[in-house]
Amino acid sequence: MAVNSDLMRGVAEPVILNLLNNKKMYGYEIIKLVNEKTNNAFQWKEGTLYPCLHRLEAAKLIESEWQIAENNKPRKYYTLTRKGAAALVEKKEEWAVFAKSVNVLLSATA
Amino acid sequence: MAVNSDLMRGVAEPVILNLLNNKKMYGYEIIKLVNEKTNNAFQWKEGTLYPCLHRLEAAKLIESEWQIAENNKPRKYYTLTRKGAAALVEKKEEWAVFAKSVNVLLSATA
DNA sequence: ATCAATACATAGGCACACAATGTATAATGA
DNA sequence: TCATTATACATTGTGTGCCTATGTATTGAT
Repeated sequence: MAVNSDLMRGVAEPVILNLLNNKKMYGYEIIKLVNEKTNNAFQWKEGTLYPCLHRLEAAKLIESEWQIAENNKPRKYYTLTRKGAAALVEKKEEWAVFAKSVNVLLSATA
Repeated sequence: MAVNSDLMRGVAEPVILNLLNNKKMYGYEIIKLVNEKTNNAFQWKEGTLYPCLHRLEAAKLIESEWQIAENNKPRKYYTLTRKGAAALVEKKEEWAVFAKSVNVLLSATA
């Protein structure tokens, strides 16, 4: 089941930060992983991800570095900055508050 | 803690439908209730709610009826239509899928 | 030789949340 | 008395992020 794109607003940033908190990754890899992990509930495309990566880099929450992969293709690997790690903590907390609120409002006795 | 407005996208509709599924309500009442139930994590204003109510009514998911309240003020009460009840079920399921996906992606081992 | 997959990128459009503003009445209170 | 707050409706304009579409280029498979 693919999720309404309106809901997607605002979640790309914390998701990307969290993935990069585990290991360095490149854009295309992030797209594939996210779609797979959500069983295609998320269907990220390049037009979703790359602008978001560029925003995060401009905000100094992530950093990039070109590398030549085993398959001889150039990849731009991203890593989390210290500032990004701090932002991640905040955004996770924000998500928790948000999700809890929605769950309350969607409960039967709301 | 007030939540980033980007996250708010797309949740107003299911929330309103769910509230009206319990009882008929008027706009101002919905605003106050939502803000209170979320401890002001949500800070809905008129500019958020009324356009959304009008959209939902145009889509025939809710219906309205003017009434004069005890305090002598005219209020527009909204009720859920059968179509709205069906939409609510779908939107709740969509939220569940979405929230689960985000939780997976924000988990430590994502 | 052609197509699919990999891997980057940008441009344009759209739709929703928000801020700001407006109207009107009732109640509170200084 | 007169100002302010709360109630209750509504609209307009702006911004931002997601999506679609498109583009370039290379590698590997058929």
